[in-house]
Amino acid sequence: MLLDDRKKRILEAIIEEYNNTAEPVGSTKIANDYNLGFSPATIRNEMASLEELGYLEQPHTSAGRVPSSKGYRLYIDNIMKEKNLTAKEKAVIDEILQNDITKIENLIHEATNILSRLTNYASIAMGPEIENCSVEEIKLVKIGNNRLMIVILADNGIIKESLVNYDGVIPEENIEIFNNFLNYKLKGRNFREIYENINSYVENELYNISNNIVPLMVEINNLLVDGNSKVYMEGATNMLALPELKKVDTLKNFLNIIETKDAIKELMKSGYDGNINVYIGQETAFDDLKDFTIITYKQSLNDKEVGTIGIIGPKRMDYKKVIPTIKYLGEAIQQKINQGGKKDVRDDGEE
Amino acid sequence: MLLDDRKKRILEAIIEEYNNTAEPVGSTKIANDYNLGFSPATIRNEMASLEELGYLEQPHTSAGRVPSSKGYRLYIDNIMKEKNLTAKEKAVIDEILQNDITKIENLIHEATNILSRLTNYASIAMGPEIENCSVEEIKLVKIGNNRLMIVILADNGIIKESLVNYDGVIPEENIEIFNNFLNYKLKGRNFREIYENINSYVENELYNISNNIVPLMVEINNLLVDGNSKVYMEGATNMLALPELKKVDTLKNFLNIIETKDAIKELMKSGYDGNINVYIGQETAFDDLKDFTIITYKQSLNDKEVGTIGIIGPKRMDYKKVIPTIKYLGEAIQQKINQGGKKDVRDDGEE
DNA sequence: TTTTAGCACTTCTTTCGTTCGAGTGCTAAA
DNA sequence: TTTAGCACTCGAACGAAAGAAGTGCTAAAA
Repeated sequence: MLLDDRKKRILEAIIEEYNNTAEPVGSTKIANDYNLGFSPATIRNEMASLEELGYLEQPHTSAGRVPSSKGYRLYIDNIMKEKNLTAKEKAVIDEILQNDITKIENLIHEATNILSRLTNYASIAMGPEIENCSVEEIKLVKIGNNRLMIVILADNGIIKESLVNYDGVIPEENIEIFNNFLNYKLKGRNFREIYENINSYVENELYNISNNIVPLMVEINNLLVDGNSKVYMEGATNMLALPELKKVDTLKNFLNIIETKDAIKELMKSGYDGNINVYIGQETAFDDLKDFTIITYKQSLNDKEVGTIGIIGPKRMDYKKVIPTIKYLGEAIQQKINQGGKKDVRDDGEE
Repeated sequence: MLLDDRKKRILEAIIEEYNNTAEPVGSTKIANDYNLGFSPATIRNEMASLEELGYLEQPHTSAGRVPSSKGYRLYIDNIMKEKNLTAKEKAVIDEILQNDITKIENLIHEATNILSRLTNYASIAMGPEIENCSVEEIKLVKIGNNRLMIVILADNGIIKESLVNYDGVIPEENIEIFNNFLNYKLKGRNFREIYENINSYVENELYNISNNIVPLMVEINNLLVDGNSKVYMEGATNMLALPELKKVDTLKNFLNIIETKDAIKELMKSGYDGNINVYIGQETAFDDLKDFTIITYKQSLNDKEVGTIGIIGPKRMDYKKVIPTIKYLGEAIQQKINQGGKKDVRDDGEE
């Protein structure tokens, strides 16, 4: 259903006014400050009509109007003009990403940091689901005399590493044997597949060399599922300053959201790669989220998901600024991921 | 200045009552519920006296009394009996720590997780200051075809690792040369010393082999200071439910504390190793902390600090439970650290 | 001498009615 | 079709009054 131009302009004015004040917006305010060329009475009529259509809401009879989720949706899709970042803002982001961050997880973690500072909302990030990871290479490295570092490189560029302690000194030959064995057994396999069949991979063959293989395999298994689609959040306390959280109910909802993170996880899993996904209030099925908006950006490498970044903020958000910000950051990070993950010509068959 | 027994018992009762209710405590309540064998009038006299001595405070004339920082201090040092953890509670902690966590940082990070869940306050942790780390071993590992992982093992057991991307394929010989060179130059040196003199370590000699050594050294330098005495915090939102944070001022102070973390950092640096350190409200010079208590436990390995764990909560805290909890966890973690730092005796896996 | 009952006093909290202001919807005129 | 005018609604702000909690002091009891 399309709105005529006048209604759109009024809706836009209301949303912008509401963004600034967080108070219900009255007809006179719009008539005076947004010179649309109509009297308060006319605007009043239009507002009544916009409410009828579901784009506005009224807290009580004698109050002004507040944009509904549907109103914001229309605003985002049809009305607002995105405000590109200034050269300066871009420079800030670029500068931060300049520090050679090569591990995808660190990159994504850094993103939450940037996002919460840039938007002043809570930023969220999620690592890849293990279904999306397969072993590309596994490496054992002797650290000191009695520790082994396990490094697993996944085909989507994710790197996981961990340590195991050993009893006594580890003979170099054993490391190489283990190394070869592990690569032979695990290379190319999906993380989840390995996790579920770990026992079948270690058979008698290896026990003979050393039963130290057991704690090693246990740790590898931990490593595979470690942080599986775990949600990180930063800057949640930014949110506390928001007027919307003055209402006890809304605050409780928010605390609920960040405590369980289920809703966030689910939304982050859905959505399209390499694109902004915006979920406004009741657009999701989660009741706790009814006063909040979640915006996400999925990162991938060679068509494999590696993680998702985003923010959670109040529905009342400066979308025309926030969306381009996340877009820019998402793309910048995507570029860094691609850079680090570029597979160029393999030279020798080392392994 | 010692208090007579009756005053102590009254102070104890007041503190315990206040812990439960978060409301100023009146004489009648104490007389009725804590059968000390005195009438409200007598208790009233004693309360006036305890206030005179600085152990209690009165919000206003017609209100009950509230324990002061000095009151809590006396309570902790002289009055309360620590309540040991139940076997069950210990089992929970042991169980969580059972998962072979070998990296000290992960261990400390895991501790914050446990602490915030166990205490329902905000838990804090700080990594080691780089002054306390010296290079024990440095290792370069080729990952895939064009990435190098740098692993640095410090003498206090801290392990840091990072990745650098390379243009083109890295010849194996170069890695070995770099490796030897780095160990030769850096082994035994203090992190800070290296950080400040990095340029003098890389001279012409290495450029000739490959100028790829430059990004490598840059990354090593980043790695050395990465997370230097950085404060981690978890469960800050637990605190929001507290009645003390209903007061806007107190909330602001708290937000200030977690935003800057300066006060926390300073307190965590002071204090004794392997021991509980308790800082109650005005006992610190930080005005923002006047309504909060910070409890810390410093971890070390071979007399070298490796980090500090702790909590921040309201002054009104169930000290006789919280203190043993942190103590137990601190000691458990210390044990794991010592274990990892020496040799882990482990015969074989169970599964 | 110590303890306690009794009571006047202080201060905060709650409640309730009133006023005030913001903003609406409707009607009738422009 | 737009707008001025106006009665109406409802929450917010204010202030007075009542009520609750708890004190400190005095004088009697133990």
